[in-house]
Amino acid sequence: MADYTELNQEQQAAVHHTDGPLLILAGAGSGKTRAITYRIAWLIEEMGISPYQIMAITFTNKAADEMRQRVDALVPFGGDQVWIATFHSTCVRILRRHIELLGYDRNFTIYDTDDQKSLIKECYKALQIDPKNIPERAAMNEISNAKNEFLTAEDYCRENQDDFRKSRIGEIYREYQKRLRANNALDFDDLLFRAVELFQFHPEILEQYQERFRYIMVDEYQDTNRIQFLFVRMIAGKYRNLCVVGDDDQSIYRFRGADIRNILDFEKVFSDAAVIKLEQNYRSTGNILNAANEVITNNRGRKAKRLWTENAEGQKIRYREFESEYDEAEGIARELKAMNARGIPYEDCAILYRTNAQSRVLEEKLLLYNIPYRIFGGVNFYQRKEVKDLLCYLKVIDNGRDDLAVRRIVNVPKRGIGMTSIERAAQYTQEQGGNLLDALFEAEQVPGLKRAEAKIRGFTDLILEFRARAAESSLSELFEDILEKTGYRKELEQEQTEEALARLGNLDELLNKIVDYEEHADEPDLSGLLEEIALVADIDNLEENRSCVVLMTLHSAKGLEFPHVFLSGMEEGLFPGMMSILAEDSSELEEERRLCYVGITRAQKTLHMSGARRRMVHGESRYSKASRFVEEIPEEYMEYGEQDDRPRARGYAAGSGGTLSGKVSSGKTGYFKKPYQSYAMPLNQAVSIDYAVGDRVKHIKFGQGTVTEIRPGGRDYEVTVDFEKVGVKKMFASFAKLKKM
DNA sequence: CTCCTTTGTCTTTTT
DNA sequence: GACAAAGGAG
Repeated sequence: MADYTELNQEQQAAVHHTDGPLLILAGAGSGKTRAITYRIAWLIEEMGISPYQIMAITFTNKAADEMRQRVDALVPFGGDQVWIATFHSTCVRILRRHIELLGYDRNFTIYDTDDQKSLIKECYKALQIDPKNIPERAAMNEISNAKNEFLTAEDYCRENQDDFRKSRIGEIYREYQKRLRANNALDFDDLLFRAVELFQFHPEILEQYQERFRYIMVDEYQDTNRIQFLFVRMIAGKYRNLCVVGDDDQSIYRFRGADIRNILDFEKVFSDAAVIKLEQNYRSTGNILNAANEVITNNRGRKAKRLWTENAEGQKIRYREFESEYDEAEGIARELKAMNARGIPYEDCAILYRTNAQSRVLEEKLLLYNIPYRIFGGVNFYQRKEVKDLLCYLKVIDNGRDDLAVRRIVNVPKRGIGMTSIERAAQYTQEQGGNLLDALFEAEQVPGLKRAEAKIRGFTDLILEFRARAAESSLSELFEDILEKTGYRKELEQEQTEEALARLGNLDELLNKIVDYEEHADEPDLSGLLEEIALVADIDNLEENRSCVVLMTLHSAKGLEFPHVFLSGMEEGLFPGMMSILAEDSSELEEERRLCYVGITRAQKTLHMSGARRRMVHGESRYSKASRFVEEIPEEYMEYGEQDDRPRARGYAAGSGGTLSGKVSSGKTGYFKKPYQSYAMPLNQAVSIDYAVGDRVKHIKFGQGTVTEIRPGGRDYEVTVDFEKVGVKKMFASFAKLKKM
C-alpha cells in the first residue's frame, strides 16, 4: 500500500485531482514520476478504478520501463494491468487490430530511418528528381513534419501549390506513401498518423478505446507534437480525465516537431483544466540548482518559475579547459579514477555530450585507464549490417510485400543476382503490378531474367523453405536455419578476421534477443518480434548491475539522474552548435540552452564541466572558446581547475565570430584506430569467467552442459562445452554468457 | 557481376 | 576522419 504522506503538498494535490483535465508543471527533479506513479496507485487503491482502464504514455522505452517498475513496486495487485507504453508502441498495438480497415495487412512492416531513406531514393528515381536539387534529408524532414501536422500528401500538395520546390516535395510525398502502401509498410510517423486516421474514420472504434481508457496520463508532455496531441485528445475526448505532465524548460525535441504550444496552450484547449506546479527540487545540491536556474533565465519564451531546494549547497561546479579533446577525455578519465579511489562507484558517474561522435575519444581514454563503461545510443545495434540482413530475411518471411527487404537480401550472401536482374524484376512489377518477390517467383515469365533464373530459383526456394519452417518451428530455430541454409554464418566464419568474429558475435546477440522475446512474449510470433525490434531503439539495460560509467548524449539523459555528472565539450560551435548560433531566430539557441539545463539538472551531488580549446571536426582542427552556457553561470557557484581556467581569462580567441576554423596541421598523433566493436563484448570489459573445466554450465539457447576446455585467446576465452541436447560447441566466453550451475 | 577506388557528405538530437 | 554512394576496371 502506497504511503501518500511521503508526498509534498503539491504532489498530493496532483494525486488527488483525479477527474477532469490536469496540467502538472513539473520542474527538473521535482518528483514528477513519483507523482504519476502515486497517482496511478491512488486511482487503483482509493478510487477503485480498474487498472485496466488506466493508460500512461511516455516517449521513450526507457521512461516506460522505469515507470512500469515503479508502478509494480508501488501497486502489488493489478499494477501490471496498467497500460504503460510509448506513443509509438501504443499505436502499433491498436493498428495491429484494426489496420485492415485502412487497407493494410495486419502484419505490416515498420520502416526505420534507413529504410525510409532507401524508399525515398526509389521515389527520386521514379520521379527523376536529382538529390542535388532537393537533398533526401530535406524531403524526409518535410514529409515527416507534414505527417506530424496530420497533413496527407494531398493536403500538402494543395497547400503548397505555388511553391515550386515544395510542390516537388509534395510529389515525392505522394509517391513515397504509394510505395509504403505497396510494401505494406508504415514509417514511424505513420504509426501515429494512421492511428488518428483510424479514429477519425471509424468513430465506433475510437469509442471502444475511449471507454476502455478512462484515465490517461502523458509524461514529458512538452515534447508532444501535433499528431500526438490529436491522438491524446481523441482518446481522452469522452471522459476527459487527462493528466499531462511536463516542463517547458525541458523541451528539447522541437527539431522533430515537438510543439511547445501543446503545453503552453493546454489551459485554452481544456478551459476547465487545473494547473499544479511542482517547484521543489529533491535531486540536486543548491549550487547545481542555482547554476541551472541562472542558465535557463536567459531564455525568453518560457513560463516563469524558479526551482528551489532544501538540499545543502554542496560542492561548487568544476570547470576545466583542456588543450584538445584527447586531453579533455584524459582529464575526465583521471578524475573518474581518482573519484573511484575515494570510494565512489563507477555507476554513480555519467559523462554527457552533445553529439554521439564525441563518445569515440572518451571511449578510447576510458579504455586506456581501464575504467568500465557503458554507452547508450550511437550506432544502433539493429542497424548493423549483419543484424539488418538477418532481420530482412525475417521480414520477407513475414511480409513478402516488403520490396525493400527483398532487395536487400536477394543477393546476400552473394548468389550472383546483380543489379540488372533486380531492376528487370522491378520493371516487371511496375508493369504487371504485384510485388518484387512475386516477380522473382515468376522469374521465367519476366523478360530478360532467363540467365539468372536458376540463381533466382535458389533464392525463392529458400524463402519457401523458411516459410514452411516458420509455420512449424520456434523463432530461434528459424533464425538458426536461416543462418545455416543461406550460408551466412559460413561466409563470416571463413573470413577469419576480427571484424567477422565481432559480426558473428552480434548475430549471437540477436539470437539471444530472439530467445528472450520467445520467453517473455505472451504469444510470440514473427510479426511481434519484428515490431518489438523496430520500436526498441536499442538493447538497453540488458545487464544493469555491472559497475560502469555511463556515456550518453544529453538527449538520452533526459529523465535520468546521476550523483556525479560530467558535461563534456562545453564549447561554442559544439554546444551550442554552430547551426543554432548562426540561426536568425533565437529559438534554436534557446533549445540548446534548455538542453544545457537538462544536462545540469541531471546531477545530484557534483557537476564537472569541461571543454577543449582545439578539437578535430571533419578531419580539421577547429578552435573554439568556452561555451556561453558556462559563462552564464555566476562565478560564485563555480570552481576552476588548477590553471586559470576562467573562461574570460583567455586571449587566444580574439576573433569576433567565436569559432575560428582553419586548416591547422592536423597534428596526427599515434592514436590507434578503433577496431570494429561488437555490441556483445565491449572491449574494455575484461572477460571474467566464474567456471572452470568440468563445471556444469547453462546457456540461454543450448541448455545445460559440461565445460570440457577453456582456452585463453586474445582478450577473450574460447570455451568448449559438451551440451546434453546439442552436443559439443565451441564459443567465446563473452558472447556465450554461460551461467555456472 | 564483383571488387576496388574515388568522391562527397556529414554532426545535432529519437521513435 | 568515417562512412556510404557512385564510378571504373577486371
